[in-house]
Amino acid sequence: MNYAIDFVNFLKNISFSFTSQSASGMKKSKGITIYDIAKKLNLAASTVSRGLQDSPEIGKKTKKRIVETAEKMGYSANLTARSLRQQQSETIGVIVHQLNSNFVNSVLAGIERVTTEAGYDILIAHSSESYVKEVANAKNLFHRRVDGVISSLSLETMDLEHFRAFAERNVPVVYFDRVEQEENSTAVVIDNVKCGYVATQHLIQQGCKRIVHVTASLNRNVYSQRYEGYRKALAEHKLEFSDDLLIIDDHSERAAMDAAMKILQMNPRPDGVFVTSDFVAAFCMRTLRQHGISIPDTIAFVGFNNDPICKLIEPTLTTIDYPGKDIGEIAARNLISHLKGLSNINRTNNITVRSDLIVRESSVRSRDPE
Amino acid sequence: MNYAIDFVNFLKNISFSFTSQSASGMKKSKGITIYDIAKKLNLAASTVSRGLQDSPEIGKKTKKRIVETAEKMGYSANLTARSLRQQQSETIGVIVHQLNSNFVNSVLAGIERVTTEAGYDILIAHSSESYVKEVANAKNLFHRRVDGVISSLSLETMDLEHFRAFAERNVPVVYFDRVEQEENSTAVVIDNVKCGYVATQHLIQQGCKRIVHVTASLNRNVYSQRYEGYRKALAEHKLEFSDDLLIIDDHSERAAMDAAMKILQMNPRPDGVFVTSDFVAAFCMRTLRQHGISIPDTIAFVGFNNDPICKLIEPTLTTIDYPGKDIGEIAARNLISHLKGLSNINRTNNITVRSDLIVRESSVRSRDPE
DNA sequence: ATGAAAGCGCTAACAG
DNA sequence: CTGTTAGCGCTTTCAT
Repeated sequence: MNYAIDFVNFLKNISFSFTSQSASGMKKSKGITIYDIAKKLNLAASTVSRGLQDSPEIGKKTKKRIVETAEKMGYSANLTARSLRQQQSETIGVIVHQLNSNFVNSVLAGIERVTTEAGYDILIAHSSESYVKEVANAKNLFHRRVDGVISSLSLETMDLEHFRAFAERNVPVVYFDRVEQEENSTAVVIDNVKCGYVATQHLIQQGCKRIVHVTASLNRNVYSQRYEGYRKALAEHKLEFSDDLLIIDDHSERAAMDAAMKILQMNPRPDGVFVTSDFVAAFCMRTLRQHGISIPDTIAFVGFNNDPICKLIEPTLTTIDYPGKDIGEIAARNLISHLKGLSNINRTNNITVRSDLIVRESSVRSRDPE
Repeated sequence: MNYAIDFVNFLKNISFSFTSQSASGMKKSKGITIYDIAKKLNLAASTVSRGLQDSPEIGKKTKKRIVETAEKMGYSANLTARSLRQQQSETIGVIVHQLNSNFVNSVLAGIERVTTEAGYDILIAHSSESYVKEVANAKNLFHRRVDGVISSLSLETMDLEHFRAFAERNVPVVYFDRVEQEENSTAVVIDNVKCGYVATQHLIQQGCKRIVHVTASLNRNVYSQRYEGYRKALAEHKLEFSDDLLIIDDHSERAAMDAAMKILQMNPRPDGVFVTSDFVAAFCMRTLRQHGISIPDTIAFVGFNNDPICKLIEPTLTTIDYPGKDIGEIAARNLISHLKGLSNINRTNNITVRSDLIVRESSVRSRDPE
């Protein structure tokens, strides 16, 4: 019968009882407002409002009466009204390309840690890799008057037009991971070119001469940059590239199987594969092994993301690790310090976060000594 | 320079240009309201409002002028104001115990499909298995005046007090999967007792005599019910149960390792394990195999959830499958049809969705013929 | 220390 | 078909 509510940030754990009401078939019941409290206490609404916010203008005793009465009456602040009045929502919107990813979840955790501490709520939306949905999400967050936005772009997204409205209203936007290079955008990213380079170089060092690259749309920065690194490593080590070595598809299970079949049919057969997704790498490896390919000895593999599955599959998967939680925290911290006027995000451009190659069984060849 | 916006649901893809503004260091700029449009057109605000909503009361020509001017001026509806006025937000809140799970993501996808179609937005919050965060999330959704709630409970949640406020205001709540049995709650679930029974029975049929159960807190319905099914199967097949066979921990990687070590040290050694999480099963199996245990022949395994990893690990994992997307759709559909007054959720109690045992390598024993 | 009054942007009842 | 008016619940000058 009790419900704790934080109608005042700093008054914690005030609990009170609701008057019970019949709950079936009824219209939404009215709800207690500060006016109800004011009336009961013979005060003005403004006084109640101040009291609830612990304004120093209000006397201790009055304040106490207000808070107690609010409890007793089951008052609950109406954030909608407050947002409208204050012209800000204390909410930041987060648009991600998908939810079902370990990386994205780490980022979300990081964002949440920072925003919660700063007293902001977050509003999560996901585009499921669809541009149309991303645009819809952006509109919606805009209509809801979020104070700031953190976003990673869908696979299909090619421009930032749908974020322009935020800029026009001086609502700050910070991008992470999946970004578009634009002059005035702030982004938290990893060095994808370097990652692609390091992954490929590692395979080369393991003796691979013919390295396939399995990835998703090169329209998306992360993939084009990793591809660039891959090409750079090949070039520097005088290995030939041909278009046959590049397999582009979405990152679905089916795509992984298809890639495996393509690899099987290649002639000459490749001896290394760099995949920009651990999941795809895992499905691909599995299919190849079912066809008698030995990994890493016949074909070595490197994935991307350091998903937990890397340690679960056989052989364990070499991959690129990068810190989702840190990325989320950095993005959120920058956004909030801008909102609080402590710094100006428009002067920051890209923030690059560390990333590491993690070597596991899938790429370490027993034969082929250095 | 163009930004598509849907200030009217049915008028799609109106694009217009914003007047450019200096974006650095400025306060949030004012933003166009219907009054600005009204003034420019020498109309009343109400007329503009109606025009924007395609009200049949407004003349075609006027409507056109309104819409075009709105475009030109860069008008964007203020949902906060609309919500306040209409006393409803056209938003439904979703609280889940975690985001990083295939099951939860399927549910979210299902919810989204239905809500989007019905013109509702969703607001996603997650508790990270923490009761305190779940309470905070509930409060927040309440303060934001969501029209309805869909929730699965955290591992720590033992009561529904924090949802009582919704009931008091006749805001409908539908639970799924992780629920508490309460009189007036509506829930979409699977038959966890049956699942536990079927999983255990399968192991017994494969010749297992000493079956360990690895699970999480039995305070949570899903785990206590699966445990109940497990016990029932043992009892019906005259297999002895002892407390040593029950391993309770969180579903972390560490917990999985610990469980494996416990199993290794058991004497006599068990010959079957039923785990209520595919991930834990996978980590556990991996550890056991590293210690020379052969699966399924020495120890057979059954997991729970039918996560994609089931097919990626070796041996592939036998598990219980249940349809997340359907669960999400059913929950959302019930909620919305209640909101629209088409049905009354208070008369529905539990909706049980199908679930199936999927047999893979981890439990099928070559020897030990029937 | 408290109150009166205005207004955030929108919609809807009522009038014409 | 269009305008007037009021009010959703809250905060915030400006008085007192």
